[in-house]
Amino acid sequence: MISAVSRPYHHGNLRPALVSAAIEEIGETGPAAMSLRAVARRAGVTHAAATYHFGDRAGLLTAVATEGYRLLVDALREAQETRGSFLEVGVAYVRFAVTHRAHFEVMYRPELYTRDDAELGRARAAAATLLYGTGVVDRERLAAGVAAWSIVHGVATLWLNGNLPAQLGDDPEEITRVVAAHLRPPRR
Amino acid sequence: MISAVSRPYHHGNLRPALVSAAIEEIGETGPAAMSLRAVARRAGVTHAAATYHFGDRAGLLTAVATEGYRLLVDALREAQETRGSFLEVGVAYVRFAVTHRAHFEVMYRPELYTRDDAELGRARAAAATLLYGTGVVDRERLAAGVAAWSIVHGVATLWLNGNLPAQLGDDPEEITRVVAAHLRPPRR
DNA sequence: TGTACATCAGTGAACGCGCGTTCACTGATGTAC
DNA sequence: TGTACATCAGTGAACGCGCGTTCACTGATGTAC
Repeated sequence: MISAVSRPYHHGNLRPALVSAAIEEIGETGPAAMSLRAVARRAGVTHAAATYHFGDRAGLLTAVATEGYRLLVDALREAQETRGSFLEVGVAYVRFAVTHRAHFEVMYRPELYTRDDAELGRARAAAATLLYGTGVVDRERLAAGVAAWSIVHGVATLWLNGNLPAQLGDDPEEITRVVAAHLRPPRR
Repeated sequence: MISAVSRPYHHGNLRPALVSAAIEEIGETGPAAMSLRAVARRAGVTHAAATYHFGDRAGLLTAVATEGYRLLVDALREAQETRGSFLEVGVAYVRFAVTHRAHFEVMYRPELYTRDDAELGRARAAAATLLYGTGVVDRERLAAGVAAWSIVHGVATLWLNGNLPAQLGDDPEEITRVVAAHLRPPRR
């Protein structure tokens, strides 16, 4: 008989629970200050359990980055299908960065995780295809894709660290529309 | 009589020497992992001496960021005067990021230093003026400036963390020219 | 030119803390027969 | 339906390390008279 208070010895779903706890922790302290011990504490589990599942800090952050790339792919795909507009895909990128700040910050700090993880590589490649197309031969077309990515990535990171001028307002999506309007429209 | 080996008790120029040591240290370990003790060790001085000059880690990083903004202002001003072209100012921005990576990384991680330091604020404001103009009333014009800043900032950060597609080559300045060409030219 | 004294710049030792890593262990679950 | 055993999932204690902070101190420099 198990009372409502007693915790089962096995968590049952600890791996994803630790990833979620890491996201929360990073949201409060930033990715650099995240420790395995703090994450385990938050998940209500011994820190050795976190080591068991991820090996080390870099392993946990790799899982966070992988999840981040998957969520980004979902968000971009959704924008592409329901909005259709080139601009709105960029807006979705910025929205992702703002609403999934912890994921986003980890994704673009590759020194924090294991770059050559296989699963991560697949998720990253899928995102790259959506962002500027893969296997594009035409250098001009590639540059156009990278230009679009760069401008929304710039807006996202400058917004996140509070560097955009206040006169632009406080709605990052609207700012993205106004700013990205200065891109040359892509050739069709 | 002071032998060539013996060190004088007073360094004579420790403050700037510590800032330089911090730059070197950050270049090797990244800004998040930099510690006062490691920097002091590198400068050949007790760690308590670093505390004496900067108070704490954030104080030292504030000095690094301030120096960074000043160097950026110099670089942008120089490009504006000798090249004159709008595009080449953007290229200078990216060149600064690549050649002063440690400064650049600290500057855009405000959670690492003291945001409201007076000297830092002045240096930052000077950079802002060059990047998108301050006190600009015309919202469109401001957006154009921010668009240019965003695209070169995006290129710089994506380049620094190895996220740009390899097909674009390995010269960040040339990539900037190709990519930034997709901006609408500014109104004169 | 000398001397007393204040201030500045840096030392060295001590402290307590949170961290990652390791390891023998135990409780729970799944599988073979 | 039962039982033995392997494997999986997590515990708890111990370790050594580098860190930031504090503090009494000392050596060097500047200034007043």
